[in-house]
Amino acid sequence: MDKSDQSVERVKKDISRYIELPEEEWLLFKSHLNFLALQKGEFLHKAGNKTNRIYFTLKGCIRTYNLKDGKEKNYNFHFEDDWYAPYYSILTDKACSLNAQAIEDTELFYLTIQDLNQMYELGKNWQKLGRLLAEKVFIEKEKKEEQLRFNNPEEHYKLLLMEKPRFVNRVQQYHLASYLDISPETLSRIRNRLRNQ
Amino acid sequence: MDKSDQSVERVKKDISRYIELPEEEWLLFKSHLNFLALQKGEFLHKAGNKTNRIYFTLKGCIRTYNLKDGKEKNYNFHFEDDWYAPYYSILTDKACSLNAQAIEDTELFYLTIQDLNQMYELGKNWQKLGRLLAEKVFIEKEKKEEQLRFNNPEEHYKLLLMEKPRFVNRVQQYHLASYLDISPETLSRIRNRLRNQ
DNA sequence: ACTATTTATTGATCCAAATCAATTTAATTA
DNA sequence: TAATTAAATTGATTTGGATCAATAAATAGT
Repeated sequence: MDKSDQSVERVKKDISRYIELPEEEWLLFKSHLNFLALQKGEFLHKAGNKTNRIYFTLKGCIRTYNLKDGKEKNYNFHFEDDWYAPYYSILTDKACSLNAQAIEDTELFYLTIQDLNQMYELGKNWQKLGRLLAEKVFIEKEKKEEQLRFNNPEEHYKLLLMEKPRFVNRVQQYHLASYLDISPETLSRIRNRLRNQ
Repeated sequence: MDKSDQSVERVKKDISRYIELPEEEWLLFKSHLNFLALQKGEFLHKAGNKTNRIYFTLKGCIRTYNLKDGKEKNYNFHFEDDWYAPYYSILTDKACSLNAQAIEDTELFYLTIQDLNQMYELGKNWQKLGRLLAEKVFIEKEKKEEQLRFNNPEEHYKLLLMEKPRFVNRVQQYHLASYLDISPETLSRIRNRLRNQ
């Protein structure tokens, strides 16, 4: 598979959820898209470098994580039809602190922030897209913070089960534990408890 | 004091940091601004209502917090020249989960999201402002999450000391503790430790 | 299908921070 | 400025989850 019509249509459809998309602007956007395939285990990018790409996931799963004192902490997971960008790095123009690794065989499109900025220049529609996407990641983040602060691990896991079934179904337990900021042992015990009740 | 030239100029100056601001657009924006003064202890808004205002702080301090099981958890503090909006509520059009209270005598300007949306319609400059502000709160949030996850309370407090001196200097210790997600006793012990070394 | 390796489970121990309780210090208010 | 209330400190105790350790189950590789 590559930049087939079918794949590109999925991007178009997603963008159309946010803004009106005149055909000629879409064609310009489309021309910026590049295809990328990763095998399970391969890296999209590693911390320490500046990255300037915005990704759209076609299939598979990307895990992002921070590394500190030799320990990994998972930051997020991105599945098919999710956008992903090392936002903080791009916005602040600092080296990226996230590592991004495929934990399934994964296919993506990407464009660069420079290309996106070019789109922003086209007018308020594209600025609006930028605003809406920024607002969306903000909202996600907001939710996660609240859940981290107000719920104990068990409640947090239950919420995840409801709100992000893909996380629970497709991600290994020790990765999930790291995402929830608990040890794998604790997550195992939580699941055990939930099973027996 | 009220909508004096001097106060309004501070808003203009701040917006100009983000976008070019033609005089006639500024005049329109300015006409949307309303003045509000609160005494220490008074509330800007309470959880459970929909709020649609975006605030610019002229002086004083606003504390925002969540309430769960009768316990307060401080979410943020806003001082002079800070923007504040119950972003999540405005963006999702859900009832606000935050309470906002003046913890010093406080003066603010506000405009409604409807007014801001009207500004957005003027063109890409204003959409850009919206985007940049959304990106800014996102970055703030991102930083805080990272600090919460990777640092123990003592390290977290030291970072706050460096990065947000206004928090440490002007906010009561038990409010700060709640913001840092630790008990007041723990914060007191941290400060004690730092004093004796 | 068998082996090696990785991941998940279960139990025992430990520890950082929470909670509980009492006292001192600081801030309000009469 | 004295009296009252609120906030901060300090000590004792408890606890939820981490860490350590050993085993079982699952996955990947041959």
